[in-house]
Amino acid sequence: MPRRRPVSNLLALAVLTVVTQRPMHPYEMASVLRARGKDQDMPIKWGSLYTVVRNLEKHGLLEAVESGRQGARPERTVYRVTDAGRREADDWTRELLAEPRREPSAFEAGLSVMGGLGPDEVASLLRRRLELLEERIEADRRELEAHRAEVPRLFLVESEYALALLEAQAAWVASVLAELDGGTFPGQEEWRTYHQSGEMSPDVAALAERGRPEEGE
Amino acid sequence: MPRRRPVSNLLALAVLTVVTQRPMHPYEMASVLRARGKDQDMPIKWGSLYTVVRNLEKHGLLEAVESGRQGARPERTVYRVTDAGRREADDWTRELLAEPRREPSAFEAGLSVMGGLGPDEVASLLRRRLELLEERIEADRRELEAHRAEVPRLFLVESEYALALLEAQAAWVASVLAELDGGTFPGQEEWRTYHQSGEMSPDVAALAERGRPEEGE
DNA sequence: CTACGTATACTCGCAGACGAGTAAAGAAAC
DNA sequence: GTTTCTTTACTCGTCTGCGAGTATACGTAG
Repeated sequence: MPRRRPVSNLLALAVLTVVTQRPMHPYEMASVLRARGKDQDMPIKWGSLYTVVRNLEKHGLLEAVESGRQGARPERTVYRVTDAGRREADDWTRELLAEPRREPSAFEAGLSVMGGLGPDEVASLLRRRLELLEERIEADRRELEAHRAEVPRLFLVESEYALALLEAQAAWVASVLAELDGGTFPGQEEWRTYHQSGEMSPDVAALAERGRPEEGE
Repeated sequence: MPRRRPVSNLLALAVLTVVTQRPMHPYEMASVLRARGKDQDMPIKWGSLYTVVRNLEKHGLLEAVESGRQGARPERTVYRVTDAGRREADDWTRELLAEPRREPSAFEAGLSVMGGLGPDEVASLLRRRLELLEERIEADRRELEAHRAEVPRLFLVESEYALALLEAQAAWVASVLAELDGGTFPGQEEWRTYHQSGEMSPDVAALAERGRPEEGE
């Protein structure tokens, strides 16, 4: 069970891991994280950085070590990770690795409401998606190969995973697209009919209603 | 480019599509959406429902039609979708289907910080994940087959996609796990060494630093 | 008929997210 | 040497997310 984290924003985990290597002030954390491309691996919004750091401090996961100005520089606070902070980071990492979580993507949301459009339009949208996916896969693959020479595998694993999932997505989209194009998608004609005659008819809606009844959750 | 939505919460899209079928009051929207299992396809928090509906109304995507009490019931407001609302929903759906978006999962975040743990612990965490994934895949597959008889394909497509991605994830985890177990993961020994001797050494950190340099974005 | 559970239908308040803005210092151009 | 640009380093205010709480009606077991 995903225990409530004192600071739930994933940016906090990134901060903890980076500040574990050496004490830093917030802006430096941001630079290092950006240099490592961590903002590709997590949904990081830099506007949240200072809030997150402050909350980490409030919960005793970070502590300020050297606050004050050097030369004429604006004041800045250097933070160090505490023992509790290190424990939190490790525990959080364990949870993220071991426990699969259902996190529906935006695409899934799109699929679940695609009935509102007609089958032909959906096909053309998916075709577009497939093109874009293939471009990105190609680019990512190149980039990954380029890095493989210089960077230890350990730091490429997330990119490999992301790439594998993109490929799976592309394969799936291609397969549905083939059904739509070939006219072998079950119920495709009814779908088209109902869509052309104004919005979804109530009886079809009623079918959807029973989409997912009681789950043994 | 993902245009700014007047109400960006995906719950708003769900509300728009459901209220397109017939006017409803908010609690009914929730019931219908829940009955259709839409909360599985999107990250829906019911606490946000009334806020979202209010915002949709504010932006002219919904309008109140019948407010007032029936019998001794508490007052409730029935909403109808406007033309703008219908357009917004269609446009949003198109965007979600056609434009792939990078949305890093929590697992990706976990992978990107797994260096903080040792290779042996990571292996055992991944083993655990794989077990859980396989259970869930089995359960989802069963459920999907059960529904296939009663429910049109159109309404199962998101579940099929989710299942396909789970399978891809399981396959990937299994492959990395095999490398770790077989000791063929490149750099595994260095990783172990560095991890045992306290935290990551600066030179390894420096390597990570160059993880993802300038991207031609 | 009355007590209690359960479904209905919301309200509220606070924490957090994050875009946009700010301001100083150093580099660079002229 | 002064204008301008970029980088460093944050602050602020708003909006929204959402968990927890509330209140009423309806069913039903005793």
